[in-house]
Amino acid sequence: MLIRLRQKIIETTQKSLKSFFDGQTMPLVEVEVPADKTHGDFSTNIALKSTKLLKRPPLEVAATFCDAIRAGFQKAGMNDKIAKIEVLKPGFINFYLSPVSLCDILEQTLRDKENYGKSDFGKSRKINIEFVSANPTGPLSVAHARQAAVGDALANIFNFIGFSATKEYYVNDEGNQINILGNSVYLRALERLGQKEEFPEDCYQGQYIYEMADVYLAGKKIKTVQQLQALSQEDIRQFAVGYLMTVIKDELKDFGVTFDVWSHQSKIAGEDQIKKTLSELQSKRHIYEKEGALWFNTTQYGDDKDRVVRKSDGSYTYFMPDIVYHQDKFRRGFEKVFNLWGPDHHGYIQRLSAAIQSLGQPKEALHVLIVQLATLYRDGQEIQMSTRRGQYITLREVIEEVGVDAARFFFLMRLVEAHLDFDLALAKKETPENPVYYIQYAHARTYSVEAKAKEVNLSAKATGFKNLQEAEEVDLIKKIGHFPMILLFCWRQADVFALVNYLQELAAVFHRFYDRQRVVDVEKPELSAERLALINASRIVIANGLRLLGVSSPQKM
RNA sequence: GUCCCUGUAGCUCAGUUGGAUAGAGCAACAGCCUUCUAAGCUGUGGGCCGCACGUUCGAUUCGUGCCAGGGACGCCA
Repeated sequence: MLIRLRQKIIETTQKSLKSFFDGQTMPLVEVEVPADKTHGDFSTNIALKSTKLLKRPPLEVAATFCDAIRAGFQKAGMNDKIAKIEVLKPGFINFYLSPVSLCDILEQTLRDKENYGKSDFGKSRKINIEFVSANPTGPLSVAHARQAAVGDALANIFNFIGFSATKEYYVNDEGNQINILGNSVYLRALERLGQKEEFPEDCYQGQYIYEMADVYLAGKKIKTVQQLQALSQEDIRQFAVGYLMTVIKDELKDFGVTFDVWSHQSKIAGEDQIKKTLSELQSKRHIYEKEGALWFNTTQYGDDKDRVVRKSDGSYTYFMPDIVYHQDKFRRGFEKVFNLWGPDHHGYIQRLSAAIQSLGQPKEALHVLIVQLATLYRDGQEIQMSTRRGQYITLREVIEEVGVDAARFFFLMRLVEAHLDFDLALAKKETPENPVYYIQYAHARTYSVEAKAKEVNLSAKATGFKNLQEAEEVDLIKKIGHFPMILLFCWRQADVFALVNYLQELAAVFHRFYDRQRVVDVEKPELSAERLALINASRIVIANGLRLLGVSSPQKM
């Protein structure tokens, strides 16, 4: 509702002021929501931006503009939606919502319910979000956990505002890492059968390798070293990948994260496809030979140096199948592709960007989000981690320690590219220090009010609100009205942080309302009915927001 | 050495793409439950927005240069 109104304000303002700029190009009319509510509900800086062009002081321009805008709004029949337009200090023109607009917000929220905030903004455009994509060489770590929380929430939001978002996991089931994995399991299996070999430094050291070896031996009914040696390395590799992918899928599922597509390197970027893409690049003159290797001239697209795609020994670098994989994504019809990577892949962005551009995609078609690491703390003490030694906190441990809700919320509490401190002890605490509960508590409170109202036979209205004029009520309605705009902002920022922040603010406004205004009052049934509607609307927005984040909305706490 | 990110209250961080008196949570202090859940609410204190120039009506935001911290830079994946 506010999105449309804002658009209308922009258009009408533009039309009203056109005559002042005869011939010259008018600056773009921007209408934003001021941070300070004493500056109105919407605000434009058009007068400030025009002072230079019109060669008159800002306040004078603003006053003239303001008159013209008032006349324009009258003509457009917007006076019932906007109660007041005024000029403030340096030259801002501020718009104030009318009671009719506030009523509209509430009615729409109550009407749309779980669809409130939903829009067709994305026009069903196909986008892809690839995240986690951890190599199947061990359980997921906290780094993956944050990516999972972010990727899932982003996809939820994008789908809600009308995109057709596909959540995708790329399984690296080939290459060196997988060979090492296979070898690790093989060596542990030998050890179990009594033949202890030296276990190389670069093999996976974790305890889970033993468990896999046991499962493998039992599954194949292997009793002797000879029987084990008769089986191929390929067989053990396939087992290991399959086993760990099941582990990973289970972990993600318990975290509330599911994927639409699981892509496998072995299927998408096999020898044939690689050759095809390579020759396509060659025909476009992106590939040259030097010192026996094949190089991609990625510098042409801004990379620091050219990159090898095929080594002098004839094998491919990791880059090559990745090119094929991304070509495959675009062939499947995605207009925009998001990749969530850890900070260690930062240097890889330019390279991949060059690759997709060389294959005919615009630069903006690939959006890499670097998801910064989370440092875990327990009571203020940093928890040291080492992936190599297999000493790290897994996703599973985090879930078990603090629960899914707190974990997902904490991972989203900072900008994606900002470093995150995650105190496990704090996330577990049921105290005001913990922001998850603050929001969930607001949601639970709406149910207790409703229950109380039921006891005295009071119920909510659905339309025609006239009595909600207290400051706490007006603030809450406006906050509710902002929800759809916040979701669009998340898209623009490619981040979910704005929604997290918004829900905390909404909860704060709700708690203040709850504290200062009594809802259920048998002496004032009409007012109670309207306030109950406001309670319902608050619940709808909190629930919708938390659902998009993947956090539950308890009815009781 | 080259490139990228970060630098805002005691701590952890926001700051709506250049706007109005720079905000929130935590921590500290002082208050509020015979009334819908006190996991809540109210109030107080706390700032060289790393530093210096520049761009303009206007800079925490953009540019350049320094300072400090972190990270990435392989015919690895």
